[in-house]
Amino acid sequence: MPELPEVETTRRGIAPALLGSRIADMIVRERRLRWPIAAKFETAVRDQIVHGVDRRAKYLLIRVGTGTVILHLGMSGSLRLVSRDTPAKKHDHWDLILDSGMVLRFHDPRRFGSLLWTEDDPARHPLLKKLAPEPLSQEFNGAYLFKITRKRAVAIKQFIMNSHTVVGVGNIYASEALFRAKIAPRRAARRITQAEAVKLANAIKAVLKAAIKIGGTTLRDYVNADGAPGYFRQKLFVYERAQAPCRVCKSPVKQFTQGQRSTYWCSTCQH
DNA sequence: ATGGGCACCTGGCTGC
DNA sequence: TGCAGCCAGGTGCCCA
Repeated sequence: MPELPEVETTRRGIAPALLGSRIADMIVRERRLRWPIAAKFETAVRDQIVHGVDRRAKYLLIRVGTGTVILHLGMSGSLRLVSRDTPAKKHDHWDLILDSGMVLRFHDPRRFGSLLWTEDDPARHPLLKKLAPEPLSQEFNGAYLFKITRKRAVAIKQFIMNSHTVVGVGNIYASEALFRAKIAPRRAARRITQAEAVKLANAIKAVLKAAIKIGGTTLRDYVNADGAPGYFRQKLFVYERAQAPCRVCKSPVKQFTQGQRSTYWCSTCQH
């Protein structure tokens, strides 16, 4: 479900309610997420004060006095802030109950999400330590992208979705960024020119920023912390628009499969 | 190291 | 109505 803009929208939505609050209790209804929720989790977070709500790639980091909650929304996960008396629905797997009376509730039908606890620096956690730069950082730029694409035979779309290249570019925004940069998704990464690397890095930044600005993309069931959808769907050039006329040149948008994921592109605009 | 494919899971939609 | 088949925003892991 969520890509970086949706995760960031969620982070911004939950941070004000969490920061400075005390976690009064935690309720786990289903421990079987991507990795089982540790038995000690409830004890570890109980009575802790939240002093940070951060994001690294698509992981949300909730920092408390004794450690950090590392959570991932997977494909179908979402977080909502609800009042304490809101009944839990199907697939509402856990609640963090704040002493304010608010509840941070995790909903995830497919259970690809995860909830992990670390007492170490989260940046050193095995799942985080090898991640590439953040797409919106200065470290990620055309020169960097050009350099790491040399000698790489994989298709550029799969390359930009690889978390060793850059983090946070999922299936929607990979197609959208390539459209904006006018690069065909099947091009070998090593065939991208220096100028194209600059255009692509900038396109990735631009599309993610634009999506964050209006709350991300809602395709099926994504909602932010208040339960509202994101509006970036109306701004998509190619994603889920197979057969529809390209918004630039009117020729039909094409679809094919790369690495078991659907790719959308315009063969007239992209080369 | 690199690239490719599979696995994890539920639900919604399509077509017979 | 039922059911099979396919598809869906992610990513870690295993294999060649």
